Amino acid sequence: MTRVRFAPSPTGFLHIGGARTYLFNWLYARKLGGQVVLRIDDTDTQRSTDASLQSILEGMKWLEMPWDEQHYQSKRQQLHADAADALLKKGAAYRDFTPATTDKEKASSESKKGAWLCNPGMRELSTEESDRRAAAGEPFALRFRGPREDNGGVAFKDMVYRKQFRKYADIEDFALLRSDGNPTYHLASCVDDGDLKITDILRGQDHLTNSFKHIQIFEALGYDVPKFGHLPLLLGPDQSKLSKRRHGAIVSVVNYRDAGFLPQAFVNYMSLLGWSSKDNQEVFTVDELLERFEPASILRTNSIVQFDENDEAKWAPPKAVWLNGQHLRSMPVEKLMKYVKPELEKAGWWKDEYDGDPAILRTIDSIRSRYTMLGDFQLRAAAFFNDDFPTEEKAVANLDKDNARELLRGLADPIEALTEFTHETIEAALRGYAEENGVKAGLLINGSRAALTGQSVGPSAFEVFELIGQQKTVRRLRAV
RNA sequence: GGCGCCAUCGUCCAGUGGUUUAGGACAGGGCCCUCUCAAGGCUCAGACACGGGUUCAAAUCCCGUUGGCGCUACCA
Repeated sequence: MTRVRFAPSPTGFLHIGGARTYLFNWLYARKLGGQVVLRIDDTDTQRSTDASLQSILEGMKWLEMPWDEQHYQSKRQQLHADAADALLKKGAAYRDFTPATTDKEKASSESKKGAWLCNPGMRELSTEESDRRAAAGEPFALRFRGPREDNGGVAFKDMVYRKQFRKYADIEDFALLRSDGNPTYHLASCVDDGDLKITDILRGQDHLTNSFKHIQIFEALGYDVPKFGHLPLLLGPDQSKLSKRRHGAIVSVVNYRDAGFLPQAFVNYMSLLGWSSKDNQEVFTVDELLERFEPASILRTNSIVQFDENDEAKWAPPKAVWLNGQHLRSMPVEKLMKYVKPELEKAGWWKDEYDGDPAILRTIDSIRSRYTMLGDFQLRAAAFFNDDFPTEEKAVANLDKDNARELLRGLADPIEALTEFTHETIEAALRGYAEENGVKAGLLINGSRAALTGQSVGPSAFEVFELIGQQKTVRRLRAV
């Protein structure tokens, strides 16, 4: 049974990079009929916050790609401690009593001199001395004892990056336990992956070099080594790895939700970053994605998410916006209502009887043809749900053109006289009336759109008449 | 510094030795459609980082250079 996991750490919100990793994991597992595990990697108690956790859960929920199990790493600490113990007893790990270097500058300048492998003297400490110093309460970090006499290395086949190899001489004695006794990411992650029977690990390419260490841990602990697949990184427009710190809230998944993206459009956009269908198709429903997704065609090149931090109105990646329009217009309208309803509620226009009302569905179906974001439903649809709606400048201009107002008031009569109120009868009535008065139909068409919706743009005017209804249409024409 | 990954239009992708005057999508320009605006259709502009090989033939294979990215923490 294929089991994958997504293991975010709650040290910030869920960003596009993480969401894309989750998407690929999800597609991969679902395609194989496997299971998806969500594990919150909260071992870094210093930096983990509840707000981050909520943001992650919220973002994940919005994506509509459900997971099967949820775990918290902080609740599995006994497991990690036992594993550390076992490794120490086996001799696969040793205590390092060197005080921690908190000075980042120093650490990085030291590593600039060459490859750092271990702190001098520590790996050779006798068991007796090590035990004695530990018993005396001296703080220590537990380090993995990498093979040093062996000039071989660790090899694995990456699903994306193919054959990978790293010499033991290039793998340092990484820490398993911090001096405060907490497990590091490496230890906790591997122990949990092993214990949770994770079979396939798809994660960011920034972990590629970690995988060599992890394989060593899996093997030392006697777990089956999972299959690895590393995904190319998502970069910001500045070409640096997408991160909460550098790029801020703009890369947060909930930011896209709040901007009026449809989850399936957002998912579609993410799927196109580092993967593509062989036939160049770009617009996919989630089902189609599930059908077409092929781990073998995951790219190895990093891709840039084209957002614009300097443009408050148009910050979102243009292609994501375009995709949203595509999904907004092509999704079954009944399904779309799930997302439109909250918009109408926020605007204060929603009524309970709207639920399943075919007239409402028709209205939404019509007006969505001009919308791209969900927010458009509350920003631009007032006239369809309320008698009180603003009239924009360009619409006023249409009404003020020639003697449009007067003519529109007169148009109310033939409209009112219609016994059948359809696109065809309305059009005939309007065009006939225009001819009678010796004006171009366009004057009345644009004028009535302005009168009925307060807007100069939108669906076909005759369709608007129908949607608004005969009574209201007459009323609005007379009030112009 | 060391180790590794990557390198096709502004961006996202196609392309796995000849079918390529390098294809599609987004964004941009133009035209058409048209009652407006979208959508849609057509169209223009726009790229194989560089240098060496290998080969009858290279965007495609090899080497080097350059560039970008990542890792190099008792962060994940």
